[in-house]
This record gives sequence, C-alpha cells and structure tokens, in this order.
Amino acid sequence: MTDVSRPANSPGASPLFLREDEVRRGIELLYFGYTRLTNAIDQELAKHGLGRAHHRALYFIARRPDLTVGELLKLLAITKQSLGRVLKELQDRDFILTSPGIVDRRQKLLRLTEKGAGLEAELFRQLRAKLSSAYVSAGQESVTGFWHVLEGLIPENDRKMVFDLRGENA
Amino acid sequence: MTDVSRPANSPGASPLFLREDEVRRGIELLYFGYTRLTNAIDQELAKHGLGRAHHRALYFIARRPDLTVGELLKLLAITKQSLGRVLKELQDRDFILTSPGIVDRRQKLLRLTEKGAGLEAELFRQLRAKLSSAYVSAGQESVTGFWHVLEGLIPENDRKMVFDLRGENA
DNA sequence: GAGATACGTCAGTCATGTTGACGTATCCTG
DNA sequence: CAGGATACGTCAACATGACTGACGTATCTC
Repeated sequence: MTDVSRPANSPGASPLFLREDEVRRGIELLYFGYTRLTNAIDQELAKHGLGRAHHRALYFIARRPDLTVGELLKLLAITKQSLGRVLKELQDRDFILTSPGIVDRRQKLLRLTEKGAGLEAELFRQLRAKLSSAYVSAGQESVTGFWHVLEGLIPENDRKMVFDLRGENA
Repeated sequence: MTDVSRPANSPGASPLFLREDEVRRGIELLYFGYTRLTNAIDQELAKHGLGRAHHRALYFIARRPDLTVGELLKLLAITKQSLGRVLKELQDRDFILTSPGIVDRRQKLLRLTEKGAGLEAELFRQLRAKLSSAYVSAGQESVTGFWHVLEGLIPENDRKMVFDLRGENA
C-alpha cells in the first residue's frame, strides 16, 4: 500500500494527478455525469415498456449490425441467462430480428428491425443532445481530454473490444 | 427534431462536436470507463457483505461528515425506503453512527465510525489507483477537459449540489 | 395550537443481475 | 466419421437495489 498522495510541493507546479481532491472530483463528476446522461432516456424507454438493459442491447446491435450473441455477451459482461431474457423481449416486441450465421450456423446474428432502428435513433437523438451540449460548452480540446482519461480507465484487455466498435464500418 | 448532424464541410476545420461518431465514442467510453471503475471495488465490498449502494452512502458520508439523511437522499436520488435499508445495514454493522441534529433535532446527522472510515479509505485507495493511472496516462490538460465535459452533463439544477461537495471543508 | 417538515417503517412489486445444471445443433479435428 | 468443443437456449432458484403507497412520530415554525 504505497502512499501516492501528493508530496508537499509548490502550488503552481502541482503534478495535480494524485491529490485526493482531484481524484474525488473525478469520481463525483463521473458518477453524476454518467447517471444524469443515462437517466435522460428512461422516460422514452418506459413508453415502450423497456428498461436500460434493453437499451444497451439495442445500442450495440445498432452499432454493429449482425453482431453475434457471443460478441454482445462480451460487450455487456453479463450472463447469457440475463441477456437471453432481454433479447427474447426485444424480439417478441419486434425491435430486433435474428438470422443464423453464414460462416458458422451455430451463431445467431442480431439486427434491428425498422421499428427497433427507429427507437434506437430516437434514444440516440436524446443522448446526442445532452452530450453535444456538454461537448460544446467544454470546447474541442476538452473533448479529446475527456476521451483520453476514459480510455485510461478501461483495462488493457478490454480496449481492443471497445476500439473495434469504431473503425471497420462505423 | 432538427437535424444537428455535421454539415458537409472541410475535413480539417470540422466543428467535431455534433458528428454521430464523436457522440457514439463518448457514449461508449463513458459506459465502459464508468463500469470498469465501479467494478474495481466490488470484490472489496463483497468481503464485508456490502454492495454498491452501501458504497455510495459511505462515500458521501466520508466526503461530508454530519451529512443529514435528507441531503444524502438528494445526492443519491433514490427513495427514503431504499436509503433506509442501506443505512440500517451500515449502522447494524458498525460502519456508521448517527446523532440528532444540533440546530434541528428532527434531523439525523451521519458519520463514519472508525471501522467505516477504514473501509472507505481502502475503497478510495483502489479507486484512486485506477483513476490516477488514467489521469497520468492522459496528461494534466486532458484531466481538466474530462472534468469540463462531465460538468456539462450535469443539469443546471444539480450543479450546485455537486460543487458543494467540494469547497467549504473538502 | 396547527400545520409543515424530517425521518422511520410496513408491505408489496419490479428490473436486472447471479449460479448451477442441462439440452441441442453445429463445427472441427484426429 | 466419431467424439469433443463450441454457440446458443432454457429451467429453476435467488440476491440486490430500486420502486409505490400508506401511515406513524418527533420536532419545528408560525
């Protein structure tokens, strides 16, 4: 348990990073920022009788059409039983459809229906409004800083998975 | 539903903020960054038979000793029944203690016991390790950008509450 | 003294996660 | 081509942490 608190040093040249205050500020902003952003779409989801778990699935399926169940399981890091319930409900209500894998027919490929794409687009629109407003008020340089810090919070092993959501077809 | 997508413009001078890609990147990094950070302490909490709800209460009580129940309710934005259960468990297991309010005896002031302070310190130590590492790898300028964007995600009405956690005695 | 406020609590429900066990179709490899 | 590994589905039981609605008590304020 090495102590990584800031050594007493001159106020102007503070290394900043390791002081308790800065860390608590990050924890708090992350907590409130994250919860307020996710809260933003609860009402829209409730209109359709869906919850946040459904949105997460919808989101990733929108992001990577023909995602397999196994890939989605890795992204969400939940059990297949939990995901199974969510996918079943989404399929029953006609938000997603599935097709057998082409290269491997054991796989199930996930896609949004038109209805599902419409809902995802509306949810995205609301998230974009909030996030765009925060981006604009913070400024472009802040946005790249925001990304860099968050990337540093993702363990090495998971980074490829997250980065792979972009690129290729995004 | 005004369309706020990027107008076709020169690649170098992109306003950046409103493009779908940048927004999705923010959503994804926020999701993975937040969940990975919070996951980091689950094991430690489980050792004591506690969950994340307990940690949130512990955290804010550590941050603002003699916080009232009402203030904590506002911070957590949950019902008093939910909070009541959490506080009862924390008190039964000797992590917190309460005292009647001085100026208003209807209030209940919340404080950590020594045991509670020890646990909170250990949890904080683990969060600080993760967050410091992300801060250092991103650099100081990125950290302030990170804060600014997150502040922009917090609705006006809630900002005072969040900022008040700092200052005064922090 | 009357009403508002701060807090507590009983009872029931819901959303979302968990473990563990087991079944089937398909793929791959010796 | 047989046998094991893999991808997915599913049954059952349970934990956590949220919710609503209703009601009770102590205390403050006017």
